[in-house]
Amino acid sequence: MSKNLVEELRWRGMVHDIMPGTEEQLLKESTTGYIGFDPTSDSLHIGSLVPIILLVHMERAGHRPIALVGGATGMIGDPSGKSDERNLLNEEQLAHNVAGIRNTMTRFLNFDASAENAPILVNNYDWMKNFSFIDFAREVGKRISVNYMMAKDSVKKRLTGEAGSGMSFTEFTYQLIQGYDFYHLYKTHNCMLQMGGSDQWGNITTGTELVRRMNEGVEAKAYAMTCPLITKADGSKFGKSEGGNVWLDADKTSVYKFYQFWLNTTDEDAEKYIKIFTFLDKETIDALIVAHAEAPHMRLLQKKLAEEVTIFVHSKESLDKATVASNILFGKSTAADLKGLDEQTFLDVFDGVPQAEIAKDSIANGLDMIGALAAKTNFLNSNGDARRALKENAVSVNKEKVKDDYLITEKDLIADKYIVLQRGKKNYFLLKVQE
RNA sequence: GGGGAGAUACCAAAGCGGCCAACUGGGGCGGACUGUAACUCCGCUGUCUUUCGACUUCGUAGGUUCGAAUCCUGCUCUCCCCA
Repeated sequence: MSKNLVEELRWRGMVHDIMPGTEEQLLKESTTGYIGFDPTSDSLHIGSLVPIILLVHMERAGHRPIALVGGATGMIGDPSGKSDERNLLNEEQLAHNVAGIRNTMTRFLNFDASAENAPILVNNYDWMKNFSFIDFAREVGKRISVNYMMAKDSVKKRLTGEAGSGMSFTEFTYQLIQGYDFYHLYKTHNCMLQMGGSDQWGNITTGTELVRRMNEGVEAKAYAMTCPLITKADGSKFGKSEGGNVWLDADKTSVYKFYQFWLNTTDEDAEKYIKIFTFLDKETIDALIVAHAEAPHMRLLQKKLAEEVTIFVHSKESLDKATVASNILFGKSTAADLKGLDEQTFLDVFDGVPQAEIAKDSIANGLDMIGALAAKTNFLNSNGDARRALKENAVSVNKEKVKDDYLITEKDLIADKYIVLQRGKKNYFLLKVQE
């Protein structure tokens, strides 16, 4: 192998736990490895980005990555890291989610490529759906003891202590089913490695164990590697912004917000994230870190991180639009800049900003600010709130600060129908004038 | 089953007959500063009203009083101690 995958992942801080012999195996020959994705939603959010990137690293290092969508395991529910029993998804919802994830996944891995190590996409529902309970119990269940399964953290936590709320038989079987996936892929694709987040270590080792025991008489090899769960320096949960999850699909999280999410990374986290979430090489990153330390206010790390990840997940064109939007919203833009935009660009910039419609009549004689902010639009909670904001000198119309006696008229219209209101720097509202 | 403590705004927590729309802290929002940051400083944080002021709020339903978050009674809920 020309490239040492483990070494590459190690300097990036992406190796949490690794089974002995894994590195040797990866150096010896092109190896097939897989990661499972949970179809709990119809789209992937940035929490799934790390496993996706792991698969891409595999491919780049000359190994064959398999992305497994958990159509079957999703029907059971992974107890790892959950303190309560989960609700089951119905089949229809699950099929919808599997399709959505498959769709997102193809943006990062080319499953139609013809190369020797081209990525493969599988769904464990395909081989689990016709597996009868009795067959499963005899072929798989017999190989693993309950004692072994009970020793897993994900199970122990639920059985003991105050945090535990018990566990159904359904969730207890989860690790066996995921373990069987590994065996199935070993058998059909000679897959010898499973990767995942560190919370998956227990499930993965059940898999490696199962691969060994299912192959009586033959020396079967299966390896495991996990990456650390992504954390933030301030202890809050990674991957959430005020609006909730940050998704990989532009219609769920606009490219602008996606870009902003990365741009707002703290210095400390940026150093860590740029290694994990970009494919820049060590020299480039080290140089960036040095440059950033010299001039932290330039935020070279955050900018590069945001650019790279946005291009990887979306595209160069999307990134350009996001930076244009960012400059308008945060740069020293003026009413003239706003009015210079064509309608489409304007709408892209203000994508996701709260909107309200008002009749054209109401601005004919000038619309007072309280009406624009609260009485007619509900941007702010109450008239008093609007009055307060005005008193605090916090309100802008089309990027220009206004006083409480300002009247909105037709001359404020952008593209003949929009007015941009702001409270403070970050709270934007879009007023749309209806004919 | 017995005994005790409590329920106040987004959260925590004062107030214990009029000076209470309710001390204070946190959070949130805004302003100054700044790197679209951190830190720091300042302001705001029930509704309506330009101000004055009016109205609705202190678990819930009643009552006492000129006047109640504050006193009394019923109810609901929470916590603690003993069985």
